[in-house]
Amino acid sequence: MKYDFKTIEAKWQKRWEDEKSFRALDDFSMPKYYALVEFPYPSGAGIHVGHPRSYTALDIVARKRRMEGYNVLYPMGWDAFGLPTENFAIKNHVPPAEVTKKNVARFKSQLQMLGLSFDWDREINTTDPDYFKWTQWIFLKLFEKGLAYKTTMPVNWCTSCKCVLANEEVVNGVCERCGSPVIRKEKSQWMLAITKYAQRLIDDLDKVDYIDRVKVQQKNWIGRSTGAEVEFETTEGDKLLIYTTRPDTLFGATYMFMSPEHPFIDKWQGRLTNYGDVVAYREASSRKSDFDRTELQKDKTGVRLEGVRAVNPVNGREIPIFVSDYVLMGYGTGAIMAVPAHDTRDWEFAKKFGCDIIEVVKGGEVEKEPFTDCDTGVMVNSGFLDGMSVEEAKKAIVKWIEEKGVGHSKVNYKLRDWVFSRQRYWGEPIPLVYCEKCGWVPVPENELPLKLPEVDSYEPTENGESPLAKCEDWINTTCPHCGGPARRETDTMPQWAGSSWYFLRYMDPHNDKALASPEALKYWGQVDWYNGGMEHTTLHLLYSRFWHKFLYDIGVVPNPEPYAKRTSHGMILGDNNEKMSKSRGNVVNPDEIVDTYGADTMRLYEMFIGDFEKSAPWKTDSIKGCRRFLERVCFIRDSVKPGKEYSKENEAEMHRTIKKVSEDIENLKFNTAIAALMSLLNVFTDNGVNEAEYMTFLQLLNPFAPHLTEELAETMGVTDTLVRHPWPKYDESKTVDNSVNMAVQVNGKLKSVVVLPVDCGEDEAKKAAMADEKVAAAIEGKEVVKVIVVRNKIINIVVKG
RNA sequence: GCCGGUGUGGCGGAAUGGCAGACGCGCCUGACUCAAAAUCAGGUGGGAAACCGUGGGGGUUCGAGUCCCUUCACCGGCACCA
Repeated sequence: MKYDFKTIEAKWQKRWEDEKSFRALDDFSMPKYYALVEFPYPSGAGIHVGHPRSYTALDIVARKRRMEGYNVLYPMGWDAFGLPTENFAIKNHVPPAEVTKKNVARFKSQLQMLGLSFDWDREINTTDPDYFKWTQWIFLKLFEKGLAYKTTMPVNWCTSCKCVLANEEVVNGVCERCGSPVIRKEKSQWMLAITKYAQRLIDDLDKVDYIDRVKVQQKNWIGRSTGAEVEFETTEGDKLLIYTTRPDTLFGATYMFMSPEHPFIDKWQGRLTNYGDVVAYREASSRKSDFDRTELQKDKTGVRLEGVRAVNPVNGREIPIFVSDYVLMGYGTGAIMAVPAHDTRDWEFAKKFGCDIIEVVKGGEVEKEPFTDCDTGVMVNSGFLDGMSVEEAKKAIVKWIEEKGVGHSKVNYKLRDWVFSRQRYWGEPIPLVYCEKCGWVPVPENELPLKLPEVDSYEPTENGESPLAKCEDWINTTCPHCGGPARRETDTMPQWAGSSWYFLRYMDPHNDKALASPEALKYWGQVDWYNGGMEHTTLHLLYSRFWHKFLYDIGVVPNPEPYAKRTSHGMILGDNNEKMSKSRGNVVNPDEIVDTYGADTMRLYEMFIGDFEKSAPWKTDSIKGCRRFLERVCFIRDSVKPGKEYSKENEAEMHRTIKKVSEDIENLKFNTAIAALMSLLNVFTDNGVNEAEYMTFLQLLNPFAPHLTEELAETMGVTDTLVRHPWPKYDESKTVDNSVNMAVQVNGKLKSVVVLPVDCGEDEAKKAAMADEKVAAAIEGKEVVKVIVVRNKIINIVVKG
């Protein structure tokens, strides 16, 4: 049969659509399976060959699960709020909603051309008011529970987007999206208290099956550390609270640091003889961007406070206090003790400013260099701690400070609360109004969704306000509480809002009473398998776990964790091994690939390109191999022989391949699953193939190349689709042949191969090995010390002399 | 600096401690063709061979790409986090 992929693909895509083959059923008595891929941001550029890697992988899983009898939910939607659309709208003077509509249509047709088995009846769009009504509803719940609050603080400000950024959106001091420098700016912002969930976000990683690197990255990001807070008296009488992870080294603290923003500095203004210097230093450091701060990390700067000193609580020693901008006001208490003997930064600073260095853990030469790798050392110069191990000293000192009332043990996290407002138009309006009398008041639930007003200009304002700030008609409203005049919040939510709960909406996408019905939430439960990019690990993935835990706490969802299993795919690179980008000129257009080779070939190549979890360069030349394979699958159709059972010569290979393909799909080894199918086809070419074998082969290949296999199955007399035909089964006992090639080694080096009956005895194997010509030559004149026989694998003859 | 990961033919990549290089690309030879492409058949780590080969050096083992130590290179995450 000739392979006319265009006709075949159009025919089956239409049939699947007409028959709604991939619809998730509302039959809650069936076993369910929820497979999920990250929904895309519909950009103007259309899809990229990277998108189908993830989509095809879980499409294969979803298709296999349907054949295994599950009610499968495999949905798709659009994460459509965001800056690129807004920027396009500004530049071309078109409403963002229109741009979004166009981009979505393009994306959808591109995904449909790949034959992905999404349930399009459940398509969602985060910019749809019927959708973001519920995003706003969740925000109001967060507000109601005190987890959304407005505060003025220094925030990350992207100089190009003219917008604040969350910590997670700042990468190496620049904007994650546009690469422009990020500066600190004092602004009043809505915040979400994700830090309240820090410990649970760490602990519950034990309850889920995520690939390790995801767990590690999330733990790194949350950054839990344990230590103690300790109060140091000062000569001013104020108690200076510090945080340390090494309370055991308290006797070695010979000076202290405060952050330039520490409130005590102004409080001590009258006593500081060099107050002017200190203020000048503070101003200089506030002008530094985050990028500058990290760039300058080698050269520690600081100013000594003249006129106030601190007292080390363990020994009453008076020690100097410095101000330095490497101490962050936002972490710990904004003040630290310096133990120069055992910390590199403190040591360098002590040398520069002439502070004392006192060794408190034995083992290094602290005058020459800091001794930091000292977890296994013994305490010295530390009064009652002397002679203890570091571990013992930590416990003893914490007990001591707690008894004395000068401190307590303390856990800290690097995770910051989530800056949740954006000075942008194309996002969900924050549904709150400000009333002079009542303060911040939520928009009543029955007034949701709070829609975006139509405006003439989407430009952000120079003074850092949202474009909505210009919409006086929209802003001015009445207070839902007292009925007096009030003004709406003009900032919008960040891009990450809509994606923080979208997987719940798929469960019941048209519900207008709730974000989803309790029955649907209970039935679909957790996402069984979620695949997506590593770049979302500390953004979307973390945020959505947080929202989900909150929804669990208020009784909306029945599970504390949204995703039971998380995997991640590698990036597809250009054929020069660099990231695909327009400027590098190495972008591959999926439309052209599908047009030239067909969707099935495209899908197959996406999966065959390499290890799914690693990045791989796209080689358009290599696609031919996948195309040829499908042509040969077609070609061999005409020589299929009758036969309702597997033939003797192919039986073992059939069972082995079913096993291999079944297992490889579960383990993200799509490349080797395809290789196994290619090998089986090679066996068919050599041995011939019968109906039973060919049908099993089509069934196994179907999740990878659904259009062609449907077409060929039809020629075999199948009248329905393969979508719910049972997945082939294998019999472990039939995966072995009755004879086996055993390698024969002499002293671990391969000399020959002998053919023996499967499971043959040791003596027989030894005899056969010794009888082999090449083996005999290799051991001639030597003493055989012993012979190791590994059943069905190898015979190793150990000789001496 | 701390924490992960990866190094295998010309290329993408396979190998529960047991025949290294499956499968595919590319390449070579042959068939078909006036010829080329496509297709089909065969071959393809290096070496004439003995043998040598999984970044380098040690080790454990009858046997190491795989385990341990050490070292180099590249990639990723975190990072004045006290």
